[in-house]
Amino acid sequence: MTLFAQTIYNIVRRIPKGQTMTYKEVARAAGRPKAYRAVGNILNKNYDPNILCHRVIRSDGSMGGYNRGASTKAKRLKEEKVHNPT
DNA sequence: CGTATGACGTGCA
DNA sequence: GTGCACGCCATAC
Repeated sequence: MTLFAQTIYNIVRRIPKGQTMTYKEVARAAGRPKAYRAVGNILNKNYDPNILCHRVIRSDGSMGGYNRGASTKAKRLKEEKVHNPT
């Protein structure tokens, strides 16, 4: 566990329900606005269900991937926020 | 220390 | 609008 990862998890857990953050936003909040690659990398390696990693999506509005499966992420987003993904 | 990988982002065809 | 290629940062080997 590195400081970077801890920061990422900390920020992601702070994401309120009904809201989503892009990897870029999280990376920026972590202090590395250009480290969105690493952000995704860390979240990918992270399998802690306590982390609201499903609230983190891509800048395009795509959900990207998910450690439990993109389907789960999509469903969770639908129940939490995304009722109608444009 | 150097190389390879990845839940990404942006640019071009 | 979709698909391909390049660049970015951090982690793992």
